[in-house]
Amino acid sequence: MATDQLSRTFAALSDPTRRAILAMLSQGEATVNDIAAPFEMSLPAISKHLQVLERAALISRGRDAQWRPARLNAVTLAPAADWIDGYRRFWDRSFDALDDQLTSEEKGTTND
Amino acid sequence: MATDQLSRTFAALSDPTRRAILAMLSQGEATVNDIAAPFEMSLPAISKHLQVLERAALISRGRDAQWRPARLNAVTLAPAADWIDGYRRFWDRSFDALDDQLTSEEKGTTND
DNA sequence: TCTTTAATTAACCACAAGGTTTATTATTGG
DNA sequence: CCAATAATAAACCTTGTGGTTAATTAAAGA
Repeated sequence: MATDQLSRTFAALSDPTRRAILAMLSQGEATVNDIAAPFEMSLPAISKHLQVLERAALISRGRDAQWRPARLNAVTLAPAADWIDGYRRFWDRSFDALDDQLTSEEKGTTND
Repeated sequence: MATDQLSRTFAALSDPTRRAILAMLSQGEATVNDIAAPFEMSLPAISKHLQVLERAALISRGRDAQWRPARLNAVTLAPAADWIDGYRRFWDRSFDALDDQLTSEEKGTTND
């Protein structure tokens, strides 16, 4: 995998288990056992997914006795959202109004 | 890699070469040689990246004699953008105004 | 038909991803 | 100290990724 932040972010999001974990954490902090409960998967597998998310800075982890609560660090998603938004005009019809407006203005002022 | 569409989309975006290819294609169609030119990478390597992008439905490809022009299929990005937007309130300060407003209304109307 | 150009396929390599089971570490609490 | 709980580490397996070079297919055109 590439080592830049955006690549790590997208790579971390490319697994449905990890996206589900982020969804859980949007409800609040959770321990590894909490997180693992809904999945038909071993605890070490979940632990590895959490490591991927942590290396991507999508979560951070604390320490409370033998528990390592994980919490969402959603700000890491901002650059990914911004990157995709750079392409929004290529698909989102709500940009057509703006495009039409710009086209009309151009026709009116620079019609040569 | 997981086989669902969202996972394929994020996985395809997790490589900087592929993101650069999408950026090129946002300027218009291009052939494999066109696309490969700026990269210090063999033609087969670029061909493989294009295959990943095509399997993810981020590009589509035509045929013009021995050329296979690729073009951007940005609508595939919409579900990825929507997914990330579901987390925007966890980082975007522009949502704070909305949050504050909702909190104030709640205080004013259901203060028990 | 033969050559040239465009692109993919084949075969290979190194390494990372995602999973397993077993073993260890860390910490609490009787 | 010892047992129980929480979590990670180690070792292993299979498959995919990202790259290479060499060979092959596809089409155009002299």
